[in-house]
Amino acid sequence: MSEERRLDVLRAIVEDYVRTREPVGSRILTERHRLGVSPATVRNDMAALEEAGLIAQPHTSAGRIPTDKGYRLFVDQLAEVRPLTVPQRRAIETFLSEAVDLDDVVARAGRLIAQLTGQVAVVQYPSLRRSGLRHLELVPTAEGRLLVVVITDTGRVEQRFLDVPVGMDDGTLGELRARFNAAAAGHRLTEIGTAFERVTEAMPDDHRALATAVAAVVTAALGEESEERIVLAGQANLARSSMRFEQGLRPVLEALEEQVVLLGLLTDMTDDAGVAVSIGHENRLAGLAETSVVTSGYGSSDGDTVAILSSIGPTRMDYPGTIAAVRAVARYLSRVLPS
Amino acid sequence: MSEERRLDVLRAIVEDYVRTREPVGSRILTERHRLGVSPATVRNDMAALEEAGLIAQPHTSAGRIPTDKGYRLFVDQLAEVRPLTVPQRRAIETFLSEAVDLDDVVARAGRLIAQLTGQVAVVQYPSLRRSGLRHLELVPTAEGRLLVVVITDTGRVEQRFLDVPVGMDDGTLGELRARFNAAAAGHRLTEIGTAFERVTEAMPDDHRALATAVAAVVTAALGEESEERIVLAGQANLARSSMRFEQGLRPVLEALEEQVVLLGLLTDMTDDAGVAVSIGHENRLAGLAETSVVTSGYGSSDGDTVAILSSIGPTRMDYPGTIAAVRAVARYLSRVLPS
DNA sequence: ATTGGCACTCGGTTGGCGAGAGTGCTGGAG
DNA sequence: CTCCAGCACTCTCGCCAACCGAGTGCCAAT
Repeated sequence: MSEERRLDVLRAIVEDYVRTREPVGSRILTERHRLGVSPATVRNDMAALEEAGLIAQPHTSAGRIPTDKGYRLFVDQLAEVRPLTVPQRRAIETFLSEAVDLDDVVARAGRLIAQLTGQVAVVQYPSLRRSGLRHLELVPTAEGRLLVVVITDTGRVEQRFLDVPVGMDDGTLGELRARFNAAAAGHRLTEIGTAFERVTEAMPDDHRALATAVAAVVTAALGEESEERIVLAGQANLARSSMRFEQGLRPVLEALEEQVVLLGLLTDMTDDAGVAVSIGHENRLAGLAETSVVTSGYGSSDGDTVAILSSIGPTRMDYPGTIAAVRAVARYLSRVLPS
Repeated sequence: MSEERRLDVLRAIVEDYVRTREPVGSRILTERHRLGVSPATVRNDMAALEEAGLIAQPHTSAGRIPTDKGYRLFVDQLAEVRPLTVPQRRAIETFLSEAVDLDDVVARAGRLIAQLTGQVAVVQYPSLRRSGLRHLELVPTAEGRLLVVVITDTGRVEQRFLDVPVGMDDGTLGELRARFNAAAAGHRLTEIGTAFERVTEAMPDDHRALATAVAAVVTAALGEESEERIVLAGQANLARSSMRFEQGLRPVLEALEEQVVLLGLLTDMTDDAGVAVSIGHENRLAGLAETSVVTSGYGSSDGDTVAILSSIGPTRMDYPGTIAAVRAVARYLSRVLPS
């Protein structure tokens, strides 16, 4: 009983099941793949694969379907990379390069992934951590309300409201703005805290409270907790006939709405190099137990990962195709993005 | 056959069907509502209501369910306003006031609507039209790439990429920024175009092209087509058992992804005063034929509508509750928002 | 105008049956 | 030792018939 033929059988099962979405039996298998052996032999191999926990049968008289473990082995050892077609690559390139701003880039990347994979796309906004501060703007809005706008040199913009004492005049504001901007010029985000401290200390007493508040808001806005913005696309794909989940759509949709937790999951599974795949129960989120997640980091062309993008679909997904799509979009995205 | 009792019957049918999600027959109706008449009489009324196209029966031996027209009459004449409870109002208030920036306000409003109504929420970002320009920032990113950031005095921030000739030095950029900002100071958006023209004309020849490009980008960014941003929330509610659509979720999810079209629909149905309801086939979008949309404008406290928020659910929805929730959130939102 | 009674319709459920697919096992051939 | 043909067994699925119950429409009586 040759080991490699057993793996051929597993590969055949995965491919057929992904395509037809029906449990695959020994007869069909020998008909559709040139395995060179009879159904009976395949049955023996199947028994061994089932023993090893790689496949299972839904009911006694049905064919086999891969388990999570089976998919894992398929992805790690059996799947052959299938690069995108030239038209596909070109479509990615032009579609991304037509974006008018950062929001649009992220949105377009999501739509691309969703359309290429026929699944749900999740795209994280580029992270702030490594950025420098480009400009700080203070805008009075309602009375007693101040809008603080932070522009980083990666092109990301954060805004925060701040409650301030009423009766604050424009002159004070202008001075504050000028001082902060001067202090921050050319500094990395990590150094801004101390630079701002010096500014607040130098302020006259009656404005120091305001200055401290602004400084606090800015550093908070650039801190970790604001790196949570993600965008979803292609949720309609969940309702396609090809995506019937045992438990229904609910747990999946709920998991997708828990953006903070979802982002945590994606962050944890993304390693620095290339595309990562998390299959079925490997996902920490119970709601994603019937799905697989394919993620890749993206970022500046020098390989730094500043954010994540991923595709989520049923465990029975086209892994090679999805991996290729995610990788390709991540690459072009890294190129288009302001470094 | 009294006319008003017939309407009582219609109201009872709507309320029962919304609650139980099952066609309601004459017997049940007399048991659960004190109509003071026998099932047989109710049957006569039902026949008349069906004749009028207000109710229908799915199959011959089933109870009646309201038609779109029936819901319409219910909403217009029969529904009693049911104000939110005090705890609910308080929850809205505190939850909205905890928002840290504009994004957060919009996101929180969406989550509120979704949670209060148990349906899908759509919230449009405040429109730019009536804003003034507060500050213009030019940020070089990659070589040959310029980021243009526009901050309006309503607290909204728009960003655009711009391809520029390489080898452009920081000094030019700084000068350009200063001139544009000076030109725009205190002007409404409609006047900025001409103000910018004067700036570009005054520029030395070798920088005029750049200046023109920047001016074009800014005016375009503030133009109509960029008012399209909306945020969805509570899509997981679509998968709840209480939302079974005949046609499945697909058309609904697809309609929600067509954000441009969706926003057009919402804009068209929102009139200046209060909450508007569009029921079933009244919706232009075919995908929303089985849903009803409840929208309200919101904006500054002086009554101007700067954006829209709405709740989308099955035609069989709790209209009074949904209307109350949408109205309440719109009101608090108008109060919290920078004017 | 209202109501009780009654015959009728029809969808949903149940149970039984047969067909088909797929398996595991066994014994024999290479 | 590997492979394979055959066979008995199991289980799902689709089909059909029968039944049940809910609800209706109509009619005659009040």
